[in-house]
This record gives sequence, structure tokens and C-alpha cells, in this order.
Amino acid sequence: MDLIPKVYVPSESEQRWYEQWQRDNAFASSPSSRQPYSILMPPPNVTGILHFGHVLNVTLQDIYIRWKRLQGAESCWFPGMDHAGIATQTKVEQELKSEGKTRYDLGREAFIERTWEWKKKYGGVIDQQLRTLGASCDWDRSLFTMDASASRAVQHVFIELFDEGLIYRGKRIVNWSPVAQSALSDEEVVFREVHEQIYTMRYHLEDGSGTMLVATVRPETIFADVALAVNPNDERYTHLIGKSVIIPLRNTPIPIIADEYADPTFGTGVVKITPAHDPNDFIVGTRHNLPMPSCINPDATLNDMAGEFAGLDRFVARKRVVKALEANELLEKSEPYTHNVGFSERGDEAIEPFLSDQWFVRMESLAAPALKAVQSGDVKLHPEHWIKTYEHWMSNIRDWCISRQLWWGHRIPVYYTMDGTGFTAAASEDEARKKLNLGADVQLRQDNDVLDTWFSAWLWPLTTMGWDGTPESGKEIRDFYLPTNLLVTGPDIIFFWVARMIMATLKFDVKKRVPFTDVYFTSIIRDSKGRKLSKSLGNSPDPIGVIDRYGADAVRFTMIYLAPLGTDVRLDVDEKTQDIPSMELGRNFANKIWNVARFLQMKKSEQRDAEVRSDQEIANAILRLQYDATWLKYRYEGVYKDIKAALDDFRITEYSKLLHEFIWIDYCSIYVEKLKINLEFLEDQNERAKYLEFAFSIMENLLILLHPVMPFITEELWHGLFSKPTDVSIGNSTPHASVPTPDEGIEERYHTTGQAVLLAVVESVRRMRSELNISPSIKLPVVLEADGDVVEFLALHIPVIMSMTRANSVSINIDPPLGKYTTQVVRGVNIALEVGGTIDVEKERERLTKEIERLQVLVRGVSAKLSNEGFVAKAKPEVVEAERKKLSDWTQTIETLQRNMDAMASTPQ
RNA sequence: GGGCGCUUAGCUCAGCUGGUUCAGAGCACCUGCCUUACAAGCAGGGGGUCGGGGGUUCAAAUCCCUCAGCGCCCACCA
Repeated sequence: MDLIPKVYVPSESEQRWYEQWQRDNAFASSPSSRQPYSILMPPPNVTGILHFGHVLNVTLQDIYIRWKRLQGAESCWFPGMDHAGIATQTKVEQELKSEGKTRYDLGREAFIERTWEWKKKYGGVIDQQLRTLGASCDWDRSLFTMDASASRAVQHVFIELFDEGLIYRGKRIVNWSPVAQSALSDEEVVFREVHEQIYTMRYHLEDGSGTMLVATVRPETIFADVALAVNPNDERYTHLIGKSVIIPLRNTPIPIIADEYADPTFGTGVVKITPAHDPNDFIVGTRHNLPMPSCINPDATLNDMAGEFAGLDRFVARKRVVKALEANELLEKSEPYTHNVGFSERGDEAIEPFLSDQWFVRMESLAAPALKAVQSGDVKLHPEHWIKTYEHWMSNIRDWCISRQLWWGHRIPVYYTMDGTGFTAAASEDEARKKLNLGADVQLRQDNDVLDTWFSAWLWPLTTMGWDGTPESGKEIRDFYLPTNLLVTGPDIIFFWVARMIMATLKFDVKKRVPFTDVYFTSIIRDSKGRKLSKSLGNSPDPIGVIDRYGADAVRFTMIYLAPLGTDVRLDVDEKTQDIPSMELGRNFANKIWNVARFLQMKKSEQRDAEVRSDQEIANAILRLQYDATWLKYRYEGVYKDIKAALDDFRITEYSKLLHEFIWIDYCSIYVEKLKINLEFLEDQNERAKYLEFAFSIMENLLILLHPVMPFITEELWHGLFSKPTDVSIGNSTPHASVPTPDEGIEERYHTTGQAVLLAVVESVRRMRSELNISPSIKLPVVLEADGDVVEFLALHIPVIMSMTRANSVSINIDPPLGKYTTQVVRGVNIALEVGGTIDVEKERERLTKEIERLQVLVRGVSAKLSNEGFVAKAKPEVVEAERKKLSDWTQTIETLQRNMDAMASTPQ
């Protein structure tokens, strides 16, 4: 057999295996007789590139997909890409800008054409990056949200909701982005604290009988004022209700009205009503049937209503207006003021509340069943505390503004008569005519707007499975994979996407299924200062660069090792080098696995010179190997169970920790170290092979268990160690819950206690040596004093103890120990290390005294507990028993230590 | 204003339904080792009254109340 190379080079191996997997169609899945398991990948934006949020997200999904595949499920991971309306259009417009053009120069059709070209050229970089990371998606099922079938589904859904009256058109105040020149949904707006000025203006009464003081932060909107409102119970102003005031600078009269909205305790108690530029004023305006003029254009400049200020940007206009007010003695005062202002999540500009015609979805009837699905547990959220947030949003749901004044997206399938009086939603102009009972010669025009990107995303569970609106489309796929088993995503899009997918799938799936049964909300990745990773802060290294340095396996492993469910992850990002040093954790682990594999392989091919060993020595070594195999088997079985449970409960960090600890400590540091020692006594190749085979069989299972998180190195080693054909993947094998030992029927009585005592003894001797600064090259005699069962086991392991503690002799229960010893008592074993003339008797005495005192404190504690009647009466019997055992163990230990001290006193110096 | 979460070693975090020497891991730090699988390693070590206070209990890092600090979500007062 060829030995695996001395050093593992992740980059080479990783690329090679991913290509192999693709050649073998290793991730393809289709309905079969096997148990289905499926995950929908949150479609990355077509403009997107991989960041560490994705790395965590994708790794988690891949772990489950691969894990279930190992368990024999028909595992399918549906990938895809989102057309990302605003983001993509912005990219292309920027490109145009550099050519000195705007989208209007091209016109709608050419612009869309150009965007498709952009997509072809630059879009989907992330697709390739996901492969680098090792994502085992069924790439043949990849869907783009603007693909024909998905577009048909979007159209179908729109028309159906329209016909049901759940989609309506209305003139409303919406969140307007002056940069994108489009409406945004409430979810796309983020509020930020802003320090501005609040201005108190004078509105003169029309009859000249006085002045009203009104505070505002937006004096530039006064031109669209339609009223002043006072609280009907505000005695200061009741006599003025019904009178009129003059709008400053505009000299137009507006009425003073009474409305509860005016808060007498705020400012002057008088509020100006500007329905076109403030959502609350809009409500008041509607209530009082007031006109709703706008003085601001879609690009946030003032219009003609603003007279001399027309054409100025809103913020420039504000300053000018204030100046003008001052000049005309219309400004009472100006004070600093801090309040929240909405900003576009994407473009970072202040949102302009804007009165316009938009399309909305009535959410109430859609939300009700979706709320129930979560409350009933049909859809389970992890961590559970998100349920509260979900409930709150769903029970206070507001209508969803779905129209966007963009060109890139699904165009709204609504057709209008040329005079605009008649309109309907339809799949084509022809159909619209039919629905409107119009003749074939009547011309119609289609709505100019496109739909919110999330309007296609909420259909993801259906469209990825081939649904295009017709009942039969994708039926076979949906009947097999739906509901999908798991959705992994960030909690930031719980409303944007998760909730809406539940609504849409319950509504439009023929069988009214939920889209998924479990949702795992991932952590947010932050830097060491707690800031979110972001390009602009420079604290977001390119994952591909980090993967180049450490390997994809290492990055994957480290991420889940550090990212427990529900809490944020902090990474030690080095901004200068764009490095994340903690990735060493995963890299070192990979290195460890690689090396132990290499070691076992070396042992296997090792040629033995015949050494002279007595039959007894050989028999003892075999007995030790048998005990160790039994011990490892039980440890393995326990870990296997724990891993399975951890993954079932979404304790993903636990999964990685279990493997890390078992492989590093139990397998490498304990089992293989002892194997190394014991094999020295065996020359018979068959006999050696037997125990090496066992080590390999555990190793194979560990590789399989590790495969979901470290797919590449496990594949590499699996082939390297077990000579598997290239086109067979570890991803299709199965980890065993139990592994047979080479010799069945071996006594199990030592497999926990014996090993524990043995290891404790070894540790104890090492500690004594270390504390006395004894060089590793010096070999010293060890004397053990023990009784009971364990004596036999320790005696059997003398060669192991010698090797592990660098002892030149180990004697058990010889008496009395002569010479100069340092001693410790561990698990009932009195351990003495002979250090000859180097011992400091005073120091040793001090140490023993201290240890005895420490134990006496513990004994007092336990005694008190045991003499407490309440404890003895009420605690579980096994707990009481355990305390009694502690008491007797510690008492015994104290006695032994005391004896050691006395012996030391009588030892000649 | 409403809701949710977090606070355990210098740092990042585990500790599930209270009880096994339960106060842990990784990193960092200190000491000693290039012991032919691994210095990306091995052996050993120091360091925390589990945010403060109160309560329930025989028993609290764990359950309850309260206070403080931090963070997130929702709603947004001119």
C-alpha cells in the first residue's frame, strides 16, 4: 500500500475532490424509495460574493445534508440565486454612469437586456465560491428567481391574489428612496438616531388676532401644509378651532382643526398637518378629508408649490427656508433635537415619506394560518425564543407594499385601459382584454412597476421544486421533498422571507403543506470588537483568502466550533493582514487527524526484526490490547450516540466538540499511545494486524462521522487508508453505531475504572516529575501501593506505566518503600516516585501537610452534609451514597498521606 | 414605549431536565521537552466567591424575583 504524503495540502486535495464529486454527480438527488431529506438554500443575491455569514450558514446546511446522506436518506439541497432587484439595477446603473449614460438613455428593454448580460458576466461569483467551501448542492436543480418557470409562478400568484381581492392598488404614504427612485417595504427601512434642529415657526391667524407657534423638524414641507391640528381638550386652543392661519412664506390660509393626534404635552401642542409628507399626518388628513398636495418631487427636490425654493434639494431647501423664515420674523426659535429618522437599508439615504400609487398585499388572512403553523409546532423555530418575535409581527401585520419603481424584476402583470379607468391583472394583454370584456382592437398598457424581490423569494419552496403556477408542475418533486426538513438562515430576514414563505406555501401549495419543519437561525458574525463584519469597516476578510491559508475543512470546522446556536460569534479578525488566526484551531485538528492516520499506516507496513520476548510478556501485551480495544469500543459507542443526539437537537457546536475531544484525547493521546507501546511486544504479523485493523476500523468510523463538517480531508484519508476506488465517496458510506473488537468476550470489568485509575496514576507521576523539574531524560523508579481489584490491572500495565512516566521500574505493593520518595495519593493509589538525594524533605513535608489540610476541609464539608438530617432524608439515595463514598475515600487518602509523612521522618537522610 | 436575549478564567465561549471531586474547553500566559505520527506537537502549571442583591430547596452556575450593565427586534411623537 502507498503511504499517504507526509504533509497534507488542503488546497490541492480540496479542489481535486470537488471536481471528482461533480464528475460523479455525487450530490444529485431525485425522488426514490429512500427517506427524503431536503434543505432549501437561501438564494444568495446574484450580485453577492461570499462572506463569513455565508460560510457559517452554508457549512451548517452542508453538515445536515451530508449527515443525512450518510444515514441513508435521499438528501437534496436546492440551490439558487436571487435576482436582487435594487442591488443589481444599481450595479448596472453604476456601470452606465461610468459610460456617461443613464438607464433612460437605453430605455427599458435595452436596460433589461444589459442587466441580463451583466448577470451572465459577473453574476453568480458566489456559486463558484460555494463549491470551494465544499457545498454539496444538487446544482442541476439550481433556480434563478427570474427563470421562466419562476416568473410564471410569480405572475400566477399575483393574478390569483388580485382576483381574490388580496392585492390592491392605493395612494398611500410609502417609504420612498430618492436614490433608487422607488418605494421600499417597511422592512427595508432602518431607523437611526439623528441630531437635528427643531424649529418653532409662527403661523399668523388669518383674522390678524394672533399667532400660533408650531414646531417642526422639516420646515421645507410647510408648502404642503393643509391644516394645523390641536387637541380638542387643549383649553389653550379650543377657541381657535375652525379659524384659519396663514402658511408662512406661502401666504395661503389653512384651517385649524381638532384632532386627538395633537399631543398637548409636546412642543406647543400645535402640529402642522402635511399629509403627503408624513405618515401620521396622512392618517389625520384622511380622517378629516383634507387635500393632500405634495411639495417634493420623487428625486427629493422641491416642486413648484415651494415657489422660489422649487428645484432645491430637500436639505438645501431646509436651510434656505429657515433663513427666509428668520428674515420675515416667522421663526420663533431653533433648538437642537434628537430623534429617529428612517434610512434606506441599502442606499443609506434618508427615506422620504412619499404619497404615491402603489400595490399592496392584504396580509391579515395570509398571516393567520402561518401564525398557527408556528404555534402548533408544524414549523419549529430554533432557538425557540424567536417564536415570540414571530408571533408579535404576525399578529400586528401590516400590508405589504410590493411595487417597486424599477426595471429589473418581475413586471407587475396588470393592464390598464389607456384612460386608466379600467384595469385588471392577467397573464397577457389578450387575457386582460377578455377579463375586461374589451374588444381585440382595444389597446392596453402594462403597469410600469416591478415587484419587490421578496415577492418571488416567498415562493421559493414551490418554485425550486418546479412549480410554475399550474397544479401539475413539479408535483412529483413536491410530493417527495415537501415539506423540506430544515431552513438555515439569519434572524434578520425572519419577516422578509421566513414568515412570508410560510404564508405563501400554506396558501399556494396544492396540499397546503408548510414549507419546512425546522428553522435554524444562525448567529451573527462579529469582529473581536463586537462589530458586524462589513466591507466598509475593512473587518470582513474574503473567506476565499482565509480558505487558501487554512483549508476549507479547517474554516468549516472552526466556524461551527465557535458558533453555538443563537449567540453571536466573535472572530479575531486581523484587519491589517485580513487574517483570522483562530482558524488555526481547525487547521491543527486536520493536521492531527492526518498524522495519526499516517502513523497507523506506518505501523501497518512496518517490518519487524524478531525480538526476544517471553511468552508471558507477549500474552500480557495481548491482554492489554484487548482491554484497550474494549475500552475504546465503549467510548466510541458513547460518542456516536452523543453525536447523533447533538445533531438531532441542533447542538451543532457540541457535535464538533465531541469529535474534537474524542479524536484528540481518547483516540490519539490515550489509545494510540498505548497501542504504540503494546505493539512493541508483538512480532507476529497476524497478531499485530488484528489490533491495527481495529484501530483502523474505529478510524474509518471517525472519518465518516467527521465527514459532514470536514468533507475533503475525510475523503482524502478514506481513500488513502482504505484503498477505495476513486469514484466511490465516503459521503455514501454509513457510520456504525458499534464496532466489533478483535476478541469478543473479553472481560469488561476494567474498561472504565481500570483505565481511569491507570491514567490518573500516569498523570500523577508526570506531575511529580514536572513539579520537581526532573529532566525527561532521567528515568526514576515508581512504587505503587494499592488494594483490591485494581492491583491486578496495574500490575498488567507495568510496561505501559513505565513508558508513559519514564520510569525505569514500577513496583506494586513492595514494602516498605525505601530511599527518598515524593508521594501523591490518587484514586486510592499511593504513588511514590523515588528521586534519590534530590528531595527537599521540608518542602515535601509542607506539600503533604497542605494536601492533607485541603482534604480535611473537604471531609468536614461532606461530614456536615451527611449529618444534616434533611439531606439524608430527602436527597436521592444514590446521591447520599456518593457522599458517603467521598467521605471514606478522602479519609483513607488522608491516612495514607499521613503515613507517607511519618515514613519520611524515619527515613535516614 | 413594547418584546427578546446576554453577563462563568485575560479573551471567545461550553455547562441539557438542580446532586457523579462541577466550576470546564479552546486560545493566550508560565515551565520543561525537536521522546522517529504530529513543535500545526508533547508533558505539566497558574488563573474564576459563575454581574449585584434577595428567595425557593437538604442542595443553586443551573429554578423564581429584583437591580445594574450590554446587545437585538418591533413601533416611532411633530
